[in-house]
Amino acid sequence: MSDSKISTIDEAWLGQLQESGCRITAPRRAIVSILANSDQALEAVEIFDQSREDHFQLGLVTVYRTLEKLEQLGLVQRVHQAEGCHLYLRAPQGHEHILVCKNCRRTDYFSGDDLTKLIETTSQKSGYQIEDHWLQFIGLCARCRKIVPADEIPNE
Amino acid sequence: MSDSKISTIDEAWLGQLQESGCRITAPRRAIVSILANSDQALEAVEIFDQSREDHFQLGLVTVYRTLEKLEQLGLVQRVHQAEGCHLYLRAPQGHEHILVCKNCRRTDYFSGDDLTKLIETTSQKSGYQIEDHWLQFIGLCARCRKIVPADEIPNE
DNA sequence: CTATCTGCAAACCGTTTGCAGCGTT
DNA sequence: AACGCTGCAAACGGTTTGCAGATAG
Repeated sequence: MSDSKISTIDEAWLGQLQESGCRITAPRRAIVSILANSDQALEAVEIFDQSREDHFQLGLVTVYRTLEKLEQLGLVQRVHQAEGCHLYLRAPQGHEHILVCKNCRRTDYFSGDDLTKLIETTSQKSGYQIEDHWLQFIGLCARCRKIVPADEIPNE
Repeated sequence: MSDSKISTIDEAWLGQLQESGCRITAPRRAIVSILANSDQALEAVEIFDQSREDHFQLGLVTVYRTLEKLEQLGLVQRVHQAEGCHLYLRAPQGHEHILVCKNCRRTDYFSGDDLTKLIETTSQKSGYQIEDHWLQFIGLCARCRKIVPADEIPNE
C-alpha cells in the first residue's frame, strides 16, 4: 500500500539542503519525504503528526525550522486562503501556478504563461516595477465536486 | 491638505453596513473612513492607531470586529504576502486585481480580463470547478523605485 | 425599549526563541 | 572536534471570546 521507496524529489530536496550548508538528519528526511510527495497542502501540525508516525520523538519546532529552510530554498511555499495562510505546499515550478481544492486541499499545478504579457502591460500603465506575482485558483477538484454540493462543504 | 470632507465611498460602505443589519456608530465611522480612503494596505493596529486620533477611546477589538463585517460584505480584503497576511485593503471591484508596493504598501488596482479564459481552460484541463481566483502583483511603485534600490528596502 | 455595539481583560493558537545536550560531517 | 541540529519549555504577537455596561434605532 504505502510505498517505502524514496522518490527522486526527496533526494533532490535533501541535496539542495545539503548544498546550502544544512545537515541531513532523520527528522528532516521524514519532513521532506512528506512534503515532497504530498498531493495536498498541509498544516505544520499535520506534517508534524504524519512525521511522528515514523519518528515519534519529533518536535513541532523542528517542523517549523525545516519549513523555513525549504521556503528559503524556494522548494516549499504557503497557500493563502480567505480563512488563513497556514498551509504549506511543494512550490510550483517555472511558470506554474497552484490550483487548490477547498474541500480536500488536493493541489494541482497549471501553467498560465499569459501572465508575462499582463505583467508587462500593468507595469507600464502603473509605473510599478513588478517583482513578484501571485496567482492561485480555488475550487473543488473533480472528486469532490461529485460528492459534495458546492455549498455545504465539510472541512476535513 | 488632508481633506475633512466625507467621501462617497464612506457613505456607500456605511449604507451597506446598515442594510445588513448593523448599526452606525462613531467607532465604525472612523474605521470605515480610514479604510475606504486609504491608498495603502494597513495592519489592524495601524487602523487602530489612526482611528484613535479622532476617537481616542477606541479598542483594538472593535477594529477587528468591524473588519470582519466589512470582509463579509466584500468591501475589504486581506493582502497576502510572503511575510504574512496581516494587511487589510479596500477590495478590488469587478475584474480588478491588486498591485502592492512592498516598500510603502501603496496599492493600485489593475484589470486583467484575460483571466476568464485562463480559468476556463484550466477548469477543463484539470476537472476542477474553479470558484475563486486570487491574483496579486507585488513590486515597487513609481515613487519608491526612484528612491530605493530594489535590494535594500527599509520597512516603514 | 431592545438588540446591537463597546471596551476591558483574559484566553487562544500558530509560530518563534533560549537553552543545554546530541548527531552529522 | 566543531558546528549545526534537536526537543523542551516558555515567550510572543496577532486575533478571538466573555462579559457587563453603553447606545443606536
